[in-house]
Amino acid sequence: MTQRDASVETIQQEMTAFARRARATAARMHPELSLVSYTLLAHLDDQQGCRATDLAAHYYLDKSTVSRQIAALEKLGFVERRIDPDDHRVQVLHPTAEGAQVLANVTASRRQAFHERLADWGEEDLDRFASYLVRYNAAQEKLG
Amino acid sequence: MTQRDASVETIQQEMTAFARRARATAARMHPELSLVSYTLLAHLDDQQGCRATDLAAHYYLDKSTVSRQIAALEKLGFVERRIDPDDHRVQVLHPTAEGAQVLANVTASRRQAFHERLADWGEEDLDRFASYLVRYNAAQEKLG
DNA sequence: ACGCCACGTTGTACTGTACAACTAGTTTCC
DNA sequence: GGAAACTAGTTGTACAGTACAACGTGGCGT
Repeated sequence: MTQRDASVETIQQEMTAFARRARATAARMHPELSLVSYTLLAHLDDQQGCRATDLAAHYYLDKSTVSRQIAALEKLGFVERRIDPDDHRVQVLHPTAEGAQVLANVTASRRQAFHERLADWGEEDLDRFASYLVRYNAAQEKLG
Repeated sequence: MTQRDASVETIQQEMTAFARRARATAARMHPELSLVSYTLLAHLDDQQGCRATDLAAHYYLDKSTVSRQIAALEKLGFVERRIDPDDHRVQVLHPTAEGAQVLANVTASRRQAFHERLADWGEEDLDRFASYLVRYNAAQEKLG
């Protein structure tokens, strides 16, 4: 096995290990907002509102899945729907004030957890790791 | 925001994005063996057999979850149980010949997918990426 | 105006997961 | 030697997340 094969193998194993754990870790840390809900809410916040269809496309989720996730977030009072006056089929989704607040809390706590995990990393390593991940995910997106 | 903060932010986002997609991607690529089953079966293969409890501990899964996953793998004919003659509570789990074969196929195809995704990476970048992932996951393990 | 397309919801089914209660072996310790 | 405590695994139950298919409703093109 070449060095190259060994690296690829490691990357595969480690990415897989990470993926397996991510949900459970997130759930333990933030029982009030699952990883999926968090991601969707964060996207709404980031985009200053968007449609359910956009969320589905962006996250490769079925529209029914998004519909239910949003319904749950609405029930919690974290998201509100604004019917587009120009097209009554469309609902533009926005975080509520409360939703934005919860999101901010979870984001802060996630960020802190990541900072802790990465505390003893040097600047240069962090920077490189970040760019590798971006590159890797971009490639995955392209190849499916 | 410092450079350091920005890097941490990116790492967080990209790891999260990856985690969200991993299961679905795995399911699309390998309908015959889910990500979880694959992982468990691979561990059995790797360890030359182990107990259900060991799998649960290693993957932070409840023993009931492992029990059901193994039951499913057994039903598919991919795993067999051998009662430990010294302790009749214990079942040592092993991949069957067929299980090992399926595992080998999936592993090969996963490996190829990873190789494709990483095809245009240089040796040195691959190596560094791999070691960053190891380091990151090790830190996560330590801190919970 | 009719048919087609886009947006979203609802019915249904399945996977992965945890927790709690249970059964059945094993070890400890008096 | 036997009761209590422990360990391995299974089963009942519940729930989240997900997809697919069928549907309702609203807008658009010819």
